[in-house]
Amino acid sequence: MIYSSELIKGTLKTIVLKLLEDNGRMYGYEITQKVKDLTGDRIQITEGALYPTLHVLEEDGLLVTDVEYIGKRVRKYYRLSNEGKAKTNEKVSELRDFIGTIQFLLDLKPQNS
Amino acid sequence: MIYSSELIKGTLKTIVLKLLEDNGRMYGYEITQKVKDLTGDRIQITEGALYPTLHVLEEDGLLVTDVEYIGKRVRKYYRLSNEGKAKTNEKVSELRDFIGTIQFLLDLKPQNS
DNA sequence: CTGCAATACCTAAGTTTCTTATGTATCTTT
DNA sequence: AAAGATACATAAGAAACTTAGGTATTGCAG
Repeated sequence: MIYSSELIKGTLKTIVLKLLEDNGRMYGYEITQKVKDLTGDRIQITEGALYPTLHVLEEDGLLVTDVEYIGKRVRKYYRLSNEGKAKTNEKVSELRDFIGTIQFLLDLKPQNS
Repeated sequence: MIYSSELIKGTLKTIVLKLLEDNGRMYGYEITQKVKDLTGDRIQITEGALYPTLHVLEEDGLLVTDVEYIGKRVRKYYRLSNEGKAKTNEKVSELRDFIGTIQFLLDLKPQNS
């Protein structure tokens, strides 16, 4: 089962930031594969969603890049800036908190009106 | 603290369906207030987001409506159709599952490369 | 040794879905 | 009497995704 894409919306940035926090540095394609692996294929980040997101995070100063060549093939590594590290903590705790709230809503019992 | 709106995206439909499942029938304005109350103001569904969503769910056959008058003021009550009840179960369990996956990602420990 | 799949980057058009702003009207409270 | 709450609704714009491409290199199976 693959989650409907609308669920991923809104969590994509946070997931990317968290992965970079855990792994130090990663390149785009690696991120798509890592998420796929870690979630047993349930979350599949498309490249069309990921690359623009990475570019925005970089523009916002949260990520910095360095390029490496593997043979002739280019690899663009991303890692967190200091600002990005702070933002990651913010976003991760907001998401944790949000999840708690949603679980509360989902666990409510039917009201007998 | 109010959750950034991007987090709500993707969960709005499911939350609305779940509330209707619990409460039998509700009108739009009531839903916005209920969510606000239940979440201690942390999730605020705007009317600009809610009404179009309700209309879409109705068009999709998941909700049925009946109108009541409170004095001269109109109230449009929504409740789940049979199809809507099935869909609600689907969406709720998908969201529960998704939350589990996200929590797993958020709880991963940093990798010492 | 060739062709396909995987690796690796990227962008653009279109769609969905939300935000923001506005409109209308009634009811309640000060 | 005015302001805020209740209650519906829509429309323009923005954001963020999907889908569909494009380019190029590398590895592997037949």
